[in-house]
Amino acid sequence: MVARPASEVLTQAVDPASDRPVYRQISDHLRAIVASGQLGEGDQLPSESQLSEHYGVTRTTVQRAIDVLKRDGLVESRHGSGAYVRARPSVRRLASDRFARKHRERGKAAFTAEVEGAGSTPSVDRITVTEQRPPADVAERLGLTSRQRTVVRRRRYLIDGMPVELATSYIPSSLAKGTRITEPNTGPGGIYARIEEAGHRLDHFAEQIRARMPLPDEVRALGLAQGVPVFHLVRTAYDAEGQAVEVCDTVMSSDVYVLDYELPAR
Amino acid sequence: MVARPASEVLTQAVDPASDRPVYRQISDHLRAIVASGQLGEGDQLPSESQLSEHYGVTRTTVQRAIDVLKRDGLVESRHGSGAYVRARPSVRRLASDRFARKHRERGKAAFTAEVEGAGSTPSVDRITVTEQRPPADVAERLGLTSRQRTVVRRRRYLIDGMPVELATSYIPSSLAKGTRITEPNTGPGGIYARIEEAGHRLDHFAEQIRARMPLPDEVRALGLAQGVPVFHLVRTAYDAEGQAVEVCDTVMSSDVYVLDYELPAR
DNA sequence: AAGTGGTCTAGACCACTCT
DNA sequence: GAGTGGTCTAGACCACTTT
Repeated sequence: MVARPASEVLTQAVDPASDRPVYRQISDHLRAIVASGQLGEGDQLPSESQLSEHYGVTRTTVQRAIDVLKRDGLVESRHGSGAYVRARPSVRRLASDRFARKHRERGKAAFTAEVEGAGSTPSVDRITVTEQRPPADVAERLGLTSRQRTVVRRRRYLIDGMPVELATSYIPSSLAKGTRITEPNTGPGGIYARIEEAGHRLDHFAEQIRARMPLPDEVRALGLAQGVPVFHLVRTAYDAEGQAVEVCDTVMSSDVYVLDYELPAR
Repeated sequence: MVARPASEVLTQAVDPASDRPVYRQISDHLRAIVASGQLGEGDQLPSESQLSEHYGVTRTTVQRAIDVLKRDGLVESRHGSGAYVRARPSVRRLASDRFARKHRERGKAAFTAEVEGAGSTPSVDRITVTEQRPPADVAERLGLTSRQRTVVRRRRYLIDGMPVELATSYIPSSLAKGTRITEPNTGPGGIYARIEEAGHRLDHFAEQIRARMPLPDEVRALGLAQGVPVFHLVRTAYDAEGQAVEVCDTVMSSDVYVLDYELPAR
């Protein structure tokens, strides 16, 4: 079943006298084996005992070397089975026109329309709707005082059952009250359609992107492998009067997403 | 000098019988101490021996707990000195109009103009200019066959001496030849000014953003701390005829950068 | 049952920093 | 010189997967 026995890729030796620590030499070597294509996505690495014997070091040192590769997202190990070159899931391109009116008018929320278009099955779970005072940075973006309240909508997005994104939207209560924004199901076109029905014609969005390692909660909620950073994207929606009408705070697996933007040279 | 002795923050104990491994319990506890503000940026953690004694585990287990925090970019340790809550450098906002003509016409390259505007000192080093066949993905973006050559310009950007970004530009040789694009110093306004002088009026840019953990080379070149992912941004410049005229591949420390984009709702 | 990785102990020696 | 983290050994026991 395995075309090339994992043990066969081991060729180099380590130099205990080198400045570079032994576990680094081993991780560098394994990394080179992957980079050269001798081991490809999904292939199993030699076992820790094989590596330990080959390099003449203890299993602890081998584990340290493999930890480096896990930390960098190159390898993942399965308890009782082995360590494998991590296979990247197929990526989802997020176009910068994804909130254009032409898409919204089809009556589907942006996520649903896009994912179905790619032949996959979208779903949303863990929907909660509450009303509360927003965090300070959100209040500032919305131009609210710290006393004014917002409708807070949280949800998790999945593609073919795999969680890919956590999102939290904040809409000023004064705007959301009396609309379906306060209900779990916001109706056709999503909250942006409801905001426009409430008399706020959407004009533009500002997106702010950071990348960082996930918090333990995010690792659990998104089922992230080790060594996978997240995008932290905060989008503010503005109406034609220049008034901020929504802030959406999302955390996305960087494994699954590529963000695309188009900029005019003007 | 230290307002609160590091040892004073230790309150919890570990439960060896728990499902959650001891090193996880310790890292969770330390993480909570930081999140609660009991330890702030730059503060020193209790030493490994103090932690080892307090939790009743070996130093190896304590190190494992601290490794988790380093991996997540929360803590960094200094050999011979101690482990500290990592201080984030001030961020640089990258506006989506940074390549607008109005900026270009001031005669300064985008990076220089922006950083000086923020009161810092920009610099560029490790400039190399070569001519070679581009990687397949770049060739595709530029609409070149695999035989056609490009001028390849590499450089590293620094702010106040701190490296922040590695960039590689690919310009079709047919366009670059006979211009200052082939010289290390491209003259006022940078390569985009030279491209326009060569008769290609810039129309728009497409940017594609990924996030991932850095390669060992990138860690060295950017002086990255553990647990800091990078942005990998590929920008393609198009002229008024819709022809791609340049591809710029950049790797940026996610510690230093926030990417800002503005999208019309259309 | 055999093999795999996950966790932990109890040391050792070293390089580096601080004062 | 005392204290700090960095590396490594040589085990042990366990949970999980595979056949």
